[in-house]
Amino acid sequence: MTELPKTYSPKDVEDKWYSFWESRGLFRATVNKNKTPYTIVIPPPNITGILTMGHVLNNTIQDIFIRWKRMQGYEACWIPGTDHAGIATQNVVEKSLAQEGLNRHQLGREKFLERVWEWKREYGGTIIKQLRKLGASCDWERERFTMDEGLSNAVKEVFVRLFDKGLIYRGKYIVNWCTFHHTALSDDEVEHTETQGHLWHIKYPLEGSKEFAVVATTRPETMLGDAAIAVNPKDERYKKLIGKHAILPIVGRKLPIIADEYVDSTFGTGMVKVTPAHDQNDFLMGQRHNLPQINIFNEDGTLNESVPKQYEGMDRFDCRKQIIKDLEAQGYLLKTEPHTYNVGRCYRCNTIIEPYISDQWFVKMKPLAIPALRVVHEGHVRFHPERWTKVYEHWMANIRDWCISRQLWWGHRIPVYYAPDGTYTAARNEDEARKKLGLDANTPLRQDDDVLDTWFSSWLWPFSTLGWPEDTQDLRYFNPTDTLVTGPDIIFFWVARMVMANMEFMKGMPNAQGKPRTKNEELVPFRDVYFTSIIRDAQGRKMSKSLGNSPDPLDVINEYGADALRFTVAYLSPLGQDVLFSVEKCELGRNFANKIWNAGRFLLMNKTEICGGDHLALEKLPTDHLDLADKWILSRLNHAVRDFNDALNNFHINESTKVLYDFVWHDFCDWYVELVKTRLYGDESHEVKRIVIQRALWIFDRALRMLHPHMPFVTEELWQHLTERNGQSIMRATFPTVEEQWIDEKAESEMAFVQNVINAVRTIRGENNIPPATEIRVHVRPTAEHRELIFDAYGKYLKKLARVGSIDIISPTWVPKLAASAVVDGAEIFIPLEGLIDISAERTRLEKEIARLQQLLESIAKKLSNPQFVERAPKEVVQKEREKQVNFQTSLEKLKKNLEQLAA
RNA sequence: GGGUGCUUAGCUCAGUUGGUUCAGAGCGUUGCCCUUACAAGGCAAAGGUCGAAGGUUCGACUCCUUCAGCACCCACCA
Repeated sequence: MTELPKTYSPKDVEDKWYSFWESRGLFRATVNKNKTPYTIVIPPPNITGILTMGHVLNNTIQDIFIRWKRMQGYEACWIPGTDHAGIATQNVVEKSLAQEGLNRHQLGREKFLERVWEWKREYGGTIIKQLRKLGASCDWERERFTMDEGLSNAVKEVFVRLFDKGLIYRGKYIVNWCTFHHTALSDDEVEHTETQGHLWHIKYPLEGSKEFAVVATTRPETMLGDAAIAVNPKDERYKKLIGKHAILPIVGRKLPIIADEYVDSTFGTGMVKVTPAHDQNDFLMGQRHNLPQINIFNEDGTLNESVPKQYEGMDRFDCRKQIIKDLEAQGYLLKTEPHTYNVGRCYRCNTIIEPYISDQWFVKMKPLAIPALRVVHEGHVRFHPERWTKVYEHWMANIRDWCISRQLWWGHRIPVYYAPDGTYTAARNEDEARKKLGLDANTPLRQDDDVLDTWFSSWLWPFSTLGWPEDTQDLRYFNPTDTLVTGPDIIFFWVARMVMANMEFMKGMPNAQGKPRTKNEELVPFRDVYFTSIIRDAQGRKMSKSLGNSPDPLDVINEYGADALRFTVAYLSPLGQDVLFSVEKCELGRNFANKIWNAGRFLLMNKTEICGGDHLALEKLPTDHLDLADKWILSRLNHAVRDFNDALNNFHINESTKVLYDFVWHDFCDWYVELVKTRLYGDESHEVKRIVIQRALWIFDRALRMLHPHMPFVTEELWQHLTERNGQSIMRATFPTVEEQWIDEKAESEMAFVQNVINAVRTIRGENNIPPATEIRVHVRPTAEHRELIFDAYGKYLKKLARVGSIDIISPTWVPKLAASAVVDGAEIFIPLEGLIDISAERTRLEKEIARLQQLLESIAKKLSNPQFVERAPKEVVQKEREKQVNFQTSLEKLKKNLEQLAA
């Protein structure tokens, strides 16, 4: 075996191991009755997407869970896939068409869709390939696409069932219209941004009077579609006007003055122009009062033929300017004031949304929401952090119908068929449609032109990917899935709807036992939802393409390594907080990977040295010749395993990284390896050395296993080097379990004492600038409790770790002349080195320590002299305070004496 | 208008059931070291009293109230 390089080089190993895992089918998950399933469905990224830092975080966390559970013996199944992303994808392809001087209408629907599929084949897999670079252990054979045949069937099936149940309906409604995409959007797809605009006050002449009605508006161009003026029925000022008419300026149309509770008499003039075709609230008012809906726009936001000629064909915002000019010229504009209001914009293209009346398809949500609300309330689906439960419940309780039709071409075409006479039905195919409509086989049918909202396929993801509506073994075994890892920004779009869909469509499907599902806990799509942090840049801004502040994860992987990136983002991600990320932060992960690497390198070198080419069996812990360091590290290891599992069980990902970091770096590398050296380089027999290195390897092996879910590549590479397992992978090694017999509080406290003594000596050395090359002599006066510990075996630790030449145990009365000193758990340490010690620095140090102890003692005294405390606080707490008091007091006295000695 | 989260060392942030050797980490800073795993390293040091004001409690960074600042979500008044 060749020697490992001094620095870990991720590039040289990552691809090698990924293909090793993949080619050996180690990511595969199959129905296995002997194992408990653990399932995650990936939030399917858009096929247009490339890997972002958000994906990195999200998928790293999923992979951590999957690898951890897999090693724990679960049948861990991670289902990957992509989303067809209607608007986004159509956009991309239309843009590339535009470069050829074409648009989709010139191409026609069929040709255009061919182009999209072509594009998908060529570029659609990018993100999936990139996930491999990250180390994601998805079961790639299960990869799905939301427009796969199977998933398309599921979509149709769901649509038809909901339609037949009366939960899908068609209606002329006012919707959020994107004038760029020429499509309706659901309410959730509209983003509101606060905008500085104006409030224009316009005079509408009253019929048969010299008076005016004054209305205020932020969108004056919509007056062309006004159908009425409304006032509040309780408003005394305007009561007499109700039922009269006003004249719409410029147009000259007669507008009735109506009364409606909706009007807030305290806002503006208390009079509202009513535009039923172009305002959500006016639309509702219009329905209540039977007002005409005057649509003044074309689909692209230009003015249509229903407006006076001079405005026809104008863009809506040009028209606004012109209207204002004209109103002013004709004396109708009373005043203009600045006004801040919220403007809805398309979440894809940022175009200002126009409320617009059109024929759309809707899902009635209330009946679906009720069970979905209950199941979260009952705790069958748990959110982490928990606070999202409230957000979810609020949305569910106030749910509105879902506009599911989109005027696009790319997507699942709505499975509704129209007969020549205009009657229609939803069906899985034309034959079924004809049957349902009672038509003969030759009657031509027309399918609805619109496609479904992208989310209409994603909400089926946890079961459509497993074969639904077929009753498959996969579906029985892997659904309900276990953990969903996603961003809180799509809690409504996706998470909530998946709960509704699973509840509705898995009802009655066979469970793992083959019995029809009825219980809520077997109808949920997943049991836990982990909401990831939102990744921001170092300034706290969202990562975005336009800001150019989003690092390319592949560059980061290239520079720092996938493990470094994974570990860093996991380390930075507390539950429920945003993460400020910058590339340089990956140094943390890179340095840690390198530290692990070098620990392995050290062990490997010594293994070769001591054991030659012998293969070491690492199945069993070698328990011969255990010393304090061994007992201590075994105890620490088992604590670490427990803490790690606790952290992940509670979804505290960052906590789990800290457990790893502390154990590996601070316990194992900083202390254990150094302690082991004292034996490897000491005068132990060869046999003992062999056992010592073997045991160190065994412990390191457990550490690697624990590290593997977070850092799969470096752990695999080292594992293969160190343990010579031909063809096996650490991926499928057993995850360490807590072995209570190794938890050893005594060893931990003894080791803590040794560490404290060493630290005390090191501090003195540091403070007095004693060069490392200078060996020093140390006198120790231990307490009875630690006498043996110091005297017996552990002098060797001090010698090596604090660079001590010799250690003398001194009698209770002996006082060194000129010495630095410290007190550790009552034990006194003296370093008598005339000429080496800076006396005034040493005095300062002692005085500081004395002051610290005095402060502690003061607060303890205050407590203990408080009768309330002594009476009411638990006995153990009081007892602990008393013990501390004694300890601090004796330490204090010793230090004082030493200080005096130094002064003399 | 309703809601949520945040405010802890120079910077970025941890701190899960209230008990001062738990006020921590990483980075940065300072000093000494290329000590035969690691300078992407080792050893040590300096820096915070935990946004403000009250309250509960024997005791609060940790619970409650109010306030201030920051961020976000939902609804939306023309």
